Amino acid sequence: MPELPEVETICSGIQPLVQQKINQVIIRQYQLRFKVPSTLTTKLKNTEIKRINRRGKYLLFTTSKGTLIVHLGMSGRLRLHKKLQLPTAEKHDHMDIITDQLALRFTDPRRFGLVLWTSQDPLTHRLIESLGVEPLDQEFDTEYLWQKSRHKKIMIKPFIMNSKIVVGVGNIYAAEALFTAKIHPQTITGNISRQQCQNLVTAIQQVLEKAIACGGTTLNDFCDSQGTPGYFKQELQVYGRDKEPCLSCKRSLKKIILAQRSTVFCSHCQLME
DNA sequence: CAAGACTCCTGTCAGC
DNA sequence: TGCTGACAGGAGTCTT
Repeated sequence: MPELPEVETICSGIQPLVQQKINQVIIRQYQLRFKVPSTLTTKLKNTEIKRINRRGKYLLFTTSKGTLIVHLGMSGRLRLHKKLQLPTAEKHDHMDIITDQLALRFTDPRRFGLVLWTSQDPLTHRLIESLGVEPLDQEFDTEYLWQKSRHKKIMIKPFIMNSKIVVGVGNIYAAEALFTAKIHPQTITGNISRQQCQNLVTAIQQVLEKAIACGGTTLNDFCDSQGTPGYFKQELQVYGRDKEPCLSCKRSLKKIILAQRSTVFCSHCQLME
């Protein structure tokens, strides 16, 4: 499941498409998170990709006519192939974007991803404009989190997963960061101390940077035909380790459900205040 | 307005 | 072995 580090990695990996002209677009499945615009093929054809960048977990492909917005959702993948080596499309290969020499294939079994088009500045698109700060930007600091957290009555874990506050902190990294910062996931956000804000900011950045350094690999990386587990998986302290010993105190980790998300933590090391 | 529930979808895996 | 059902999860949208 692509989290921010993986999207970042993908974004770097597909840069060879920049300055390439799109010759052909094939859409096989329009029913994604939102319906793929029926005019997309026409819009993209014969345009040059000027820039590919990331905002949160959204990938933005800027062309001369507008911007293609792609989100990978849960199970989405983007693979870059040499045009002549593009494999025959399989069941969940929903879109191909083909240039002179390259082919970008979007695959998404669970179809939580999205492919949209905007002719406006993409940063003003309704899905993008309301996004919070980038976790690795300077803007995301103790003061920011402190201000945003005041008077909030929700629990800290769903709070840091809220993309209107800070983007890119998914379920895995939220659990990991809270463990690192020694904060109980059920702590009421408004009760978090300034020191805890600082610890949490540091922990989030540390966890994300480490994951990026691992190539953004997370779980079940089925890119790897060997079935080798993702590199970062070995770094996980709590996520997916329900009932296993805490790596710090050896006590058994607990799992609870918060905001419909499984949450593993150490009730001894992670305190409410 | 804020908080929480619901929803989309399919692969995987536990249990019978 | 095969079937059934639970589960996982990003994030927009609906409900309270």
